[in-house]
Amino acid sequence: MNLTPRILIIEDDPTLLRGLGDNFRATGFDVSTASDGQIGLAQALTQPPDVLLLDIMLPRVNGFDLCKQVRRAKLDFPILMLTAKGQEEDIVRGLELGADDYMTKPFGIRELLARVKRLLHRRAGDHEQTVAIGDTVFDRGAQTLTRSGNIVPLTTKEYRLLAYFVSHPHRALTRGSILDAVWGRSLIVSSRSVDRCVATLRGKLEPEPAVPRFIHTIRDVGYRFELDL
Amino acid sequence: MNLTPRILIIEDDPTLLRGLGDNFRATGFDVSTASDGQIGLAQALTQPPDVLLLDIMLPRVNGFDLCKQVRRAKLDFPILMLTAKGQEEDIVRGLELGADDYMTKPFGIRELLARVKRLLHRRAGDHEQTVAIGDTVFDRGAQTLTRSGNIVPLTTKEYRLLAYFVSHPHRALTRGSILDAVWGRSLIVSSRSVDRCVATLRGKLEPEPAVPRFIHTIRDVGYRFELDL
DNA sequence: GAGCCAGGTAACACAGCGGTAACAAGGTTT
DNA sequence: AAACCTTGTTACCGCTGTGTTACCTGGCTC
Repeated sequence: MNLTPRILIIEDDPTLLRGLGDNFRATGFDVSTASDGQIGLAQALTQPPDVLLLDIMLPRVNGFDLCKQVRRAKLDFPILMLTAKGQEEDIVRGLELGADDYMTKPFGIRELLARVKRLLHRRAGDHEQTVAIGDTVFDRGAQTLTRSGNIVPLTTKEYRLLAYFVSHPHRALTRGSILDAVWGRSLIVSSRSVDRCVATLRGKLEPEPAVPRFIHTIRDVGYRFELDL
Repeated sequence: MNLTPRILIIEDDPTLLRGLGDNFRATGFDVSTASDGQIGLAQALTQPPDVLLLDIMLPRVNGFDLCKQVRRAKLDFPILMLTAKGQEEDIVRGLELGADDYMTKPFGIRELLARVKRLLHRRAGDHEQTVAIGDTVFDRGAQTLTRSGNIVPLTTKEYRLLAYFVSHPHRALTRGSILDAVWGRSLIVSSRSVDRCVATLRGKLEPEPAVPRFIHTIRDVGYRFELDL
């Protein structure tokens, strides 16, 4: 991770925006802000931050559209959405459009900071040859999993799926984005195939596949991969 | 690898020869040169270098014959051939005669240096004369496998294939990279030939070829060599 | 509590990968 | 010249990886 991660905060309530900015600056972030969807979108596209904090209710361009546009531009920094209380369908919709996590207002600043930092933990082992997942080792070069000495080979699909998970930890990953990343957009494959592949991968990775520790499912959306525990 | 690798350059154009020599010397090579095929051959045989840079068009003994003689003398330092532009059949012929790589004139000195270093790196782990694979011993010098007393000779291709496996254990090796390393960058060989050679090698190496212990196949990708078990 | 729906998963189907034997083409040895 | 060795190619076929379908389960809504 960079020494000073860049965060872009798009929020139209000036009081909240100031408070958030101060807090993140104090924590060592390089903070950019926007109080308007259109300006915020331009900033996000031209100077992609390391993480984006995004309100949904915004003037001119709302958070959903902004999110969609960012993802369409193939930018994959993590996005944390701020939703009003009780708008559960907003959460699902936001995650579907490419957000990675959410917080419902009102929220505690400490928890928000924790979540943002967790999202930044991504890419930990992106170029490492080998990644530790619990007590098993994922070896990219060998295309295998190793737990307590014995080697479990991964099929190509399982390998690519896990590689995608590993490079996007702690994030909500939709079936669509998984299909894009692992299967490639070219082939028309049912999204149930993702579930199928996740099942076999769980069988090899999870100590207790019925109670997943690493690959969590998010109903109506997709999956989330957690590393440390 | 040696601290100062020795390179022998055989090239009849004096300007080019001087330029090459200067460049390799500046990069830390111990450089010998010859501008004549017969003299060059004598040098290559009596003082084998770590790598040979070889022009094809040469007085008295041409590059092809020189290459052939070197290999017939069981010398296996890497040979990089310099061919005139557009002589595709020269390339094929050279690789068949035992060259490892080629460059077509005119070429960039940087790329040439990179390729020579790659060739040297290939031989990097080849210093141990003998390697234990399970309960069989791979003897590089004798080019044999020995298990429980009886000696099995390896053909040249099998030898180079196993040498490549041994120096890249626990890694997923694609057919492409295997072709590069073992066959040279010959474009005329089908990747199925790799499978064929793996099969014969398994027959000699694996105690039970049907259930490979050392050479594992990775579907859609290639092979993975495991040493200890 | 009944009904609904998303996801786990077992069963099945099949394309195509890879093992393997047979063949071909040089090259080398006797 | 003939026999042999090495090595690349081809063809056949079994098997595995993968996608789909179907059924089941568990949690949610009303």
